[in-house]
Amino acid sequence: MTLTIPKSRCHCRWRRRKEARPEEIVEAALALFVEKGFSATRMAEVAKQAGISKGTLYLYFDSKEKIFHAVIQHFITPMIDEVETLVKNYQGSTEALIKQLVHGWWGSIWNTPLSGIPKLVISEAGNFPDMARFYMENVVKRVRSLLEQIIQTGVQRGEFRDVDIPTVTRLLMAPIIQINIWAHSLRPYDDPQDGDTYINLHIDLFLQGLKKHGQNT
Amino acid sequence: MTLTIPKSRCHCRWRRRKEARPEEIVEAALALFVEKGFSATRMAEVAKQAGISKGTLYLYFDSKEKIFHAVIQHFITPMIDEVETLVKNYQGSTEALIKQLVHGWWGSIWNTPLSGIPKLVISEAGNFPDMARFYMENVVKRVRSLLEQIIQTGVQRGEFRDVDIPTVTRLLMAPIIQINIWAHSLRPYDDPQDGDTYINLHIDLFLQGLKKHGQNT
DNA sequence: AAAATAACTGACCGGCTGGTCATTTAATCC
DNA sequence: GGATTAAATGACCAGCCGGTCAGTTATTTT
Repeated sequence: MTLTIPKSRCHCRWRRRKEARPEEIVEAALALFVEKGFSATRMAEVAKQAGISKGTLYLYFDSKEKIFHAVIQHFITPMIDEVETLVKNYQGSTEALIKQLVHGWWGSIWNTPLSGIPKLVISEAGNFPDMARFYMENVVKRVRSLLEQIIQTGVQRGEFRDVDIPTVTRLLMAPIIQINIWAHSLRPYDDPQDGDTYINLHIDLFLQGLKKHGQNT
Repeated sequence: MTLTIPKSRCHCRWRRRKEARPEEIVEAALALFVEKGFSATRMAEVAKQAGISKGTLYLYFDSKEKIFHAVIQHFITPMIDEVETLVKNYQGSTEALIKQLVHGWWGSIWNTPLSGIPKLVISEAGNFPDMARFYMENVVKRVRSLLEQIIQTGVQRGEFRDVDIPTVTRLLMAPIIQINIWAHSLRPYDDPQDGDTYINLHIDLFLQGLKKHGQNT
């Protein structure tokens, strides 16, 4: 009957695609985890979204939690690697670097499912300590360390006031994390609010508060 | 054998205490919801913590979700009522009012289970829309409205720069909410950080950034 | 082309948990 | 102090879900 069916229009019920599966699974999981949260996401749904059966899921990942772990690792780690090299090679004022970093990060996260990860991690941290530890070590502390170095430099150069570096770093990050968390939790019930306005005013206020008095750029 | 047993040392297996139950249940639920999250908290645990059986729980609340709702209503609403009257009667500089409000709120939330409520609400908002709406209307918007009025006044008096009021209000709240969320999610895996230092620096930076240039108090 | 391999499937299972209700027991009434 | 009321109990149930595995099918090997 059917001779020489092209592979792309195969009538098979399914095809073997060992290499492509893990990434497809991880992408499906991210979308669903962000949409419904970790606990509320059913493995059957992840399978369906990834275009496979539930059994196949377990050929590639031992458990739901392992998928969660893989999601973080797959999407976040490469981004941070990238930012680290950017900072290493940067030439210019501290203020400009902070602006560039925040805007760059913002541009590649906001309006993507990745913006849902902070809320996801925070919501599930209590029930999945391994995941929390991994995120803390591989995301939070690396980002924080970068920002601390930058602000430290700014203080040494006399651009900034001599404040407590770890604390001020957290204060730089807090509103940025916060709006992402908000976007994936209470925003549907809130008045609309423009993200760019928020971020720009945050950087403005933050730098204005941090810079030495009377200094303008 | 045992005649005239004092009520306080009654040998009964249990006692009828219709009036006291709801509050005890709501308090037990708050503690557990904050510790483990809503989904991960078992009704049997809530009952045990409240010193009753699971069946009794359902004499006082129709469902788990209703308890959640009652928790918010019971603990948060009275606090906001209080703050509203405080603000209404306030005489003094805008800056001092903001400081007093933040510190007051901080003092009565931080180091209590109430600090866990924001994380709780955010985590469960997606799965419990009614709860999210209730929290938004009865907590977030009321608090925000108060702060907007205050900052508005500061701008009109010439104390503050002429910034976008709704946005700057969110920026005032964000780090405060954020540290509470953090405390109940990733803090166990993070380096220790003093809350007072954080809040004080936030207010300092925020007001410094918001005040008109060259103005000192 | 048939035998061997391994990717894939989906019905099934065990354990768990929100919610129920027939029964028990404290408190009240007469 | 016996009858009545209603607060409280806890064994039980229905249904859901993460995870399994015996069997199926696409692909490769010989």
